[in-house]
Amino acid sequence: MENSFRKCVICERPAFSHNYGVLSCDACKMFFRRVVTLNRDYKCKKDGLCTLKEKTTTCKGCRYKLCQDSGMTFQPNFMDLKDNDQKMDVTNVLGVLLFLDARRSKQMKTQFTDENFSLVQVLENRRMKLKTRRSQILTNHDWSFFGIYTSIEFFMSLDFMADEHLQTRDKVILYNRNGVTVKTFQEILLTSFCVKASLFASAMRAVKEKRDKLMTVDGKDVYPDEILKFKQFSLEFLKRIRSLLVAKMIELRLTIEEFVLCNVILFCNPALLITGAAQDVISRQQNIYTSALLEYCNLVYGKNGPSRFTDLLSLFHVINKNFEDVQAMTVIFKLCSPQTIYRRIVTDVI
Amino acid sequence: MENSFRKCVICERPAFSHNYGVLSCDACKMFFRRVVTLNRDYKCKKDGLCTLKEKTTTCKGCRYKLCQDSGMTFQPNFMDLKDNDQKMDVTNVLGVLLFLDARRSKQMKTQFTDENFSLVQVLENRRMKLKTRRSQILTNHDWSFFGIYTSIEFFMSLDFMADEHLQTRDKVILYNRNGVTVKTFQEILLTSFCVKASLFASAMRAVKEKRDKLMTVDGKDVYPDEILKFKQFSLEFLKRIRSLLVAKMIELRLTIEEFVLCNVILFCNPALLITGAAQDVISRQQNIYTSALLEYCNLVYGKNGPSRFTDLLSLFHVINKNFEDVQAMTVIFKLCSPQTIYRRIVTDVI
DNA sequence: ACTGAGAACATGTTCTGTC
DNA sequence: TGACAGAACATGTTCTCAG
Ligand SMILES: [Zn+2]
Ligand SMILES: [Zn+2]
Ligand SMILES: [Zn+2]
Ligand SMILES: [Zn+2]
Repeated sequence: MENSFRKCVICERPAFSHNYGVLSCDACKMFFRRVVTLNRDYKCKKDGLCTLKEKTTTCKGCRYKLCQDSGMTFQPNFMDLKDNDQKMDVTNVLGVLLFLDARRSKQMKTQFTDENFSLVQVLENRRMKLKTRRSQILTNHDWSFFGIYTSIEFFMSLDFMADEHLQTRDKVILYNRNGVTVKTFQEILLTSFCVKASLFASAMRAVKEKRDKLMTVDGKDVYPDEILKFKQFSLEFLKRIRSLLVAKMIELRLTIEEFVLCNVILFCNPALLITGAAQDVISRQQNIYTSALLEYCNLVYGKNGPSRFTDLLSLFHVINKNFEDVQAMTVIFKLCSPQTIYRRIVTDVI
Repeated sequence: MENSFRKCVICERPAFSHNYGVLSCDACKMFFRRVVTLNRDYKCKKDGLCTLKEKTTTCKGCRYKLCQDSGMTFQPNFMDLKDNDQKMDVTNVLGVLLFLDARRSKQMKTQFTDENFSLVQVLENRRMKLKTRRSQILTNHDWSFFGIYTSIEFFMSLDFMADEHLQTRDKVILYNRNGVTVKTFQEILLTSFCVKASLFASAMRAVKEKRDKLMTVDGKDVYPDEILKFKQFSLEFLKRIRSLLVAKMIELRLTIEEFVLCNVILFCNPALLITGAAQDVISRQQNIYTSALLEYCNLVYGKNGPSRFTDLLSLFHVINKNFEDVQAMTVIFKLCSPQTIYRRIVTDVI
């Protein structure tokens, strides 16, 4: 059998077949597969200077590099999976989300609006008229307003948001600096998440464009120039806001499908709605999205699906952490620049 | 470090400490532990003639034998565990069961009765008066009667059997050869399981006495001599009845705690009671026992607990299978020996 | 019948807690 | 604090199934 004379190009063990494109032994096959599906990030401690023996035994970083260099390649991908019932279920949930996300991205990329509705107006299904962006230069405040508005449109387009139970008013009286307000459930959900959503979308844009930090669509720093002059913010703090979430998403290799699902799972936060029918609606909806995400992980990552799923959950903390930082910065900024004028919808949600 | 020069007495790898009583490497430690806790039964294919290298690498049978021969020893044991809340919970459930089982064993070993109550009389809490067995010789029919009766006493002594819901009569009308009867729920449970219980107890007696087949307490074959003459029963079939269940229990190394729990889990079969309060009682009780068994497995077998638990469940089929064989034999025997007279309680449950 | 992806299973190594 | 039981994790081997 000439087979038994073939050697793994990575470690020289006997190789019986090609795996992930390379003549290799089963051990190396599984090693490579695990590094990828478990999203491991092994680093050589000797900066790649391990001996050949170390490279194939003790040093995972070097071994993985050998796998890559020998041409091994494999990236689990949802679209490439063969059709079956589970995939169809997930696809059905994903379809509308991916569409809405694409629409939002396109709006951010090419449009803007001069209108200035309040959140309540938007909830009454009035939409700001968008126009194609020509050569005008947008300020940082414009960008953050538009990011927030397009995210609100995103969520308002979800079917379940039209449910009458979400249009009723909460019994709980909330105080803000404008006095006492009674919000509808829709309003509660949107005000509590749309800034995060905008942040998350902005981070996803960075990931797609292979940047490691947040930027405006037109490639400027996310901070208005004034902020950089403030002594209150350490460079460290500002840098963290720019890169914390993006770094985590890169580390996770977050896919677009995972992104849109995480987005709506976070939006549908039943804890915000004390009880009753509205909470049921949101709870059920969150459940649908959560199940879809787990199913997605199982389909794409096989038996490592649950592990992937919990990795994704860890993203949620990071989003909240990053949001808190932004929030802190915003509060201080408003104190220091009281003259700044915001669009009505921004005031409504901050 | 002299440590680093010490070798595993089993495989000669470096050994850093004693494990299960023997200076050995971690690999051999884990190998031995797994064979025991997962109850593996590896056999050498070359009848122990493997080379030394094979013995410590490819041949699990030889490797395990080396472990044993070098003196490795470890048997997970419930009693030896240190006290904690879980152990207390399980102990509480086990206490009464172990007591009742011990009582039953003692009765079988030393007593007998000449009385002849019907099942209904026993359900009315009348107990046959037992007397110490002197020199009298019991027939096979005596033994099976007494096995059944002591098992009925076992179950009648369980607290929940006094629940009033179990004393009511089933709406479902059952037909047997005596005509139409309406049984109480107690009666349904007992008739459907007491023969199996007696069989199971008899098998456990064999295991304890390190026999590989069923026998009467006084060491006779379980079959009346007449049966051996019947052409209807192949020797194969008779042998299977004698050893199927016992063999499985030996293979599993069934502990006495597992035995008593399996016994009551099988007895509390909610499927027999169509619906209603009686079913609830039994269901809840079965749940208590099942939880206790799983907890027991987790305590004794650690992370292999669930695996042990499913192994035990597989025992249930075997009990039923063995019972069916017994049943078939009994039916044919009765046809061929219509003159045989049974005690009333035996007639009631067969 | 062969190939290769992936699951399932077996084995080996390292960490953790306890006595 | 060393020694070791056991869990947790990493790696390696074999099985299964579809193309
Ligand atoms: Zn290899
Ligand atoms: Zn290296
Ligand atoms: Zn060893
Ligand atoms: Zn052998």
